[in-house]
Amino acid sequence: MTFKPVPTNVDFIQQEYEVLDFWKETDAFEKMRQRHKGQPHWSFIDGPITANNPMGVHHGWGRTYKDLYNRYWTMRGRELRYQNGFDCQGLWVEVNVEKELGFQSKRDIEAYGLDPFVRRCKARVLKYASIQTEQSIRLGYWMDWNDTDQLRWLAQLILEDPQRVITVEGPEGPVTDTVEQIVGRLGLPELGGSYFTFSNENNYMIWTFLKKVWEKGWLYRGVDVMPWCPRCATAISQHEIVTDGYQELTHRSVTLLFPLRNRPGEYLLVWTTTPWTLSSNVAAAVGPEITYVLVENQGKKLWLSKGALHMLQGEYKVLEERKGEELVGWTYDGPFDDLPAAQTPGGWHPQVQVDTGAKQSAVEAHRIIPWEEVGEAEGTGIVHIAPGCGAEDFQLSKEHHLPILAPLDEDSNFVEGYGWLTGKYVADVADAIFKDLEKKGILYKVEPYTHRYPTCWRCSTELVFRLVDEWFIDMGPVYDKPREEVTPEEKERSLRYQIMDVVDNIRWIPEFGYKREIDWLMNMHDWMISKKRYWGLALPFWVCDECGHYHVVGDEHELKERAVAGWEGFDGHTPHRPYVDNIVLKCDKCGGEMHRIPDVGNPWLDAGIVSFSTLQYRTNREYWRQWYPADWISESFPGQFRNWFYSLFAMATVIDRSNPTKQVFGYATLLAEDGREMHKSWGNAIEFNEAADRMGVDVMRWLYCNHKPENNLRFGYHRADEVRRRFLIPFWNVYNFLVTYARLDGWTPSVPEDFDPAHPEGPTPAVSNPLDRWILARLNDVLARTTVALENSDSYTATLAIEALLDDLTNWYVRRSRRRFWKGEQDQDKADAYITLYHLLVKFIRMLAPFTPFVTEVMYQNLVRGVFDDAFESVHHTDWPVADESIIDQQLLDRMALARRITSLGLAARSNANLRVRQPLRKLYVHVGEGWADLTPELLDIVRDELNVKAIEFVSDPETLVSYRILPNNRLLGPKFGKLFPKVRAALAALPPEEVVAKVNAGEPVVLEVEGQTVELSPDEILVQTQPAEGLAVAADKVITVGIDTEITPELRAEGLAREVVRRIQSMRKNADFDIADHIRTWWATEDEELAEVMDAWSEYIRSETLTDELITGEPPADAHIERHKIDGKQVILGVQRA
RNA sequence: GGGCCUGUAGCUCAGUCGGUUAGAGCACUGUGCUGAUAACGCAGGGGUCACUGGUUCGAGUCCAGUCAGGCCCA
Repeated sequence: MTFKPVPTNVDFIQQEYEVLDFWKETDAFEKMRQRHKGQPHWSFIDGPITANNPMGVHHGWGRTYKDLYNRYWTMRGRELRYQNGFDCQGLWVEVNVEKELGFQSKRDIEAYGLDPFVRRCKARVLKYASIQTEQSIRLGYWMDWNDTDQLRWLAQLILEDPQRVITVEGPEGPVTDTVEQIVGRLGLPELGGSYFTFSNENNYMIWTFLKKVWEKGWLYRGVDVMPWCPRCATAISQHEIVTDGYQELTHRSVTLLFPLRNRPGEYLLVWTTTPWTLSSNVAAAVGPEITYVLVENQGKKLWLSKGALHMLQGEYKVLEERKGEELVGWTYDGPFDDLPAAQTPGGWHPQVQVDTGAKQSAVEAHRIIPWEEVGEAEGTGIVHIAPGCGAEDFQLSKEHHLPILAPLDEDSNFVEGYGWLTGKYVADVADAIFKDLEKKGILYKVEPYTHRYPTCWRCSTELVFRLVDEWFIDMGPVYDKPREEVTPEEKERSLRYQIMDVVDNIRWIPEFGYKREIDWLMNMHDWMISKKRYWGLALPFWVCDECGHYHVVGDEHELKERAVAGWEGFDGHTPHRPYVDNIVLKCDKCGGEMHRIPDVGNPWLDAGIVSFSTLQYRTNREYWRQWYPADWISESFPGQFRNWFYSLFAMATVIDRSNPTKQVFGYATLLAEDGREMHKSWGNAIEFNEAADRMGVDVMRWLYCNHKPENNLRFGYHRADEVRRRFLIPFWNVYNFLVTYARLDGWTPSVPEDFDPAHPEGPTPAVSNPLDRWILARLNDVLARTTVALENSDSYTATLAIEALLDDLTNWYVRRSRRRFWKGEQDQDKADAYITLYHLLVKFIRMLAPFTPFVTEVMYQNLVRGVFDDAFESVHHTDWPVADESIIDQQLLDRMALARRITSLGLAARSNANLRVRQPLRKLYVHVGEGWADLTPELLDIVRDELNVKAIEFVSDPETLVSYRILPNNRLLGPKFGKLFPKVRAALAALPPEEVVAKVNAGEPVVLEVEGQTVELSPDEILVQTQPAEGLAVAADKVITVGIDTEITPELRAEGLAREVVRRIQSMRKNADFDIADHIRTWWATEDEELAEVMDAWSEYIRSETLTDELITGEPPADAHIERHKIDGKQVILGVQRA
């Protein structure tokens, strides 16, 4: 059996598709998984990807890491779960389904019906789960993927006939259930495949979590003023708004007057960017430490802060100056005191129950209050306070017992009690308000104002701040002292400190992740977990219609037990709206009817629970213990500190007070090649499918791996081209080289009796050629380092080491060994070369397999499976190669490095002297500094051949070659002399270098006079460097100097010409499209005497180099391949023809 | 305003324990080699290591501050 030929023009992308077919046909993933059953576990828990759109290339980045380390640990002999996750519930899916259906608001959804709407959400998730699954498979990501046709089928059935009973094949046999329930059981053990966060198990596990939170006393129903999306008609939590929300927007800000009641004729000057909130003004705040001034301006007396004078229009005169605290308590008339809302005692908030203890109306309450946060950077230094329209305002209302006016309903229209504003949409009232203020004579000015303003992270609608009634998890107090001083009792009361303790047990890669997470936890607000929407976790909170008491249901069993009505309206459905809303419970307190709150849950609950739900915490605790905590999880850092990582840790802390993972591996943000974020509208976005089919996924994967994960990654085709050129093509060429010559020689590896398919290359071959031993040492050295790097999730270091190895392999080993492969005789050295390169490549391929699974599979199929009957079917079934430390000969590595260095300098010297390498030269002089490795005769041969010189001479007294440079050994002498060191240095520099060198070489100390003292320096405290002496044909670095003898004798000149002829004939062979092994006839004709002599004298050499059987003098026949050449100005006609 | 990260060649990035002349790849220029050819080698030009101060015999590296960019939180 021989190797299959390697196509010259390989289509890597086509080849990847062939490999995908091969894996599918041979069920390669499943066989790999079976091989590792029962081995020690390596637990990876996947962070769920939102199944709402096709994958982006940034997902490809994260998934490359996940696949790389999964494959690595698999090869290391671990059993893994290989379960991908899909995030399914929440507003992002709803918004897209609304778009599909052309809906404008929540009312449209209600009219359409919750049941069909929810089913459409499920269908959308199933559709995109199947698309993302196909894309992940294309990436080469080996997971326990679902049958995507089945997912599409379920998506269709859930729309058409959710109650139809179907049977699907699971890992342990067929499962029969309704379509709705099969969908609700996806990812569970009986069905296998990816987990879906809409599964029954995920939802009920969250119920269990929430019940535990409730039992600990950390669940509460709260009132707060929060960002609210008018279109989605829901509050936006802190998790959602912080990054994705803010946009640079221009609004019209207004400056207006509040007439003071106790100081007639004087006004407060107030500024706001949200005019609609003036409708609900209750108070005005000043900074108690800030200085305020009364000015006469435009015929009015105005109060504002001294630092804000610049915003006055026209001339002004300062009349009075007071500190802010002196203004506190002054009363004023508000701008909308004519409205019923402002005149209602206790405030006006018809949609939300809240009690601040205020009995007054807003009109009665208008006064100046102190507030430390007031600044002078913008505005007038006097802040208008509307407790129903701002989060901080709301906090102040609690402190000062101010009444609250909440002007907006769920759709952000003004509620009753607002007179002419009632029924108007919040974004449409600015003009009317300005007019109204003007009419009232209290408008000062209106100006455009640009600021970062929060918008909805899903639909980009500008948010408003609205008084809401939501459910929260209490994060506990922040104690004003270092963490280590927090007592156990205090910790018991504060979830945030408990989470921090959990986070302490996690290894963060990169390390700064730890600090970021702790910072988030210290600043984290209470977690708002409710959302007034339709598609998502049904929060299991049942509230009594009569007394308001509420109960948290912990799972489906408790639900059934406690249900007093409505069970038949729920039975058979997944725990989603609308069916779960049918259930009625009986109130423990008063016996009244309890109904579920309509809210659904925050989607990070869905993702955070997976370390319990997917590991069968409720149903198979033993299994959970085996896989929890995860060894490793990974997501992109930005955002996930407050999202998935946070929810994962918070939920594990509540349920088990343990860390759900041992390590967190994070990476930064993917940018377009131009350094900006990818945006379709900017034309710099790249679709995953397009990238995969244009650059190839092996290239894409290597690009991802060859990057420091904490840095943002610039992604694009130029970089991909570079990776292909620098890495993939050279790698392929080495493989091509081996196969080409092995086929010519009919060489294949012999099959050993103890062939081990897990390590098909076998033990390191016993070879003697230093090149072979060197490259084997390099391979195992890099393998050892790669092993350590991958253990530490450091693919970047691994790829750097591997690329250096590839360079050594292509630019030195193969280059230097080429002749060993094409020489005619079949001797031991040739056999060794084959054995070495074959062994090396197979081991190399297996080391690369987790990085670039496709190209390595192709090579493995040819090199291994095509030869060994007992070989595993796929390279991905083999074990991680073991570095053979015994072959790592450090002295050989050093010597070869020196040989390469000398060669490089020799080439530089030739280049300086303008002497091309084909021209043989007599001698190379080399001087190497003391203590550096010397070269063995074999290595000298290599250098001599590479530099095309007849001899190499080491010079120990290289006056002609170099001059010396004497340097103190700072590392030793710095600490020894301290402040005196600069003078020692100067004294040493003043000595003649030759003298110092002589002493150092003789091992004698150098004596110096420094500031009257005698100082002795031992030879090891002095460094001797060389620099090239004057002259062109010399080159040097710090320890090596080389020089070449530039004299070209007639003999050397003749040999140079012969080599030139050989090169021309070689290129003619190629031009004539001869096979590499074809023997030929060669004709030559020239009128130049010198060249003719060379052709005669060197004919034997020319014939053997060019596989010429007959070297014929005279004009070539017309059917030969003929070229006219000019060699060193000499005309020659050459012809070649297959023999 | 607070926390974290980053700032090194035209571009993308390395730079170990603080040590003498700060590197690579790309791009550019020159040149060489060639059965790796969708290449490759060698050389060259290109640097205020963001800035200021400090510690030290010695700072790209450690410390403090400033500036700029990014992320997170107010």
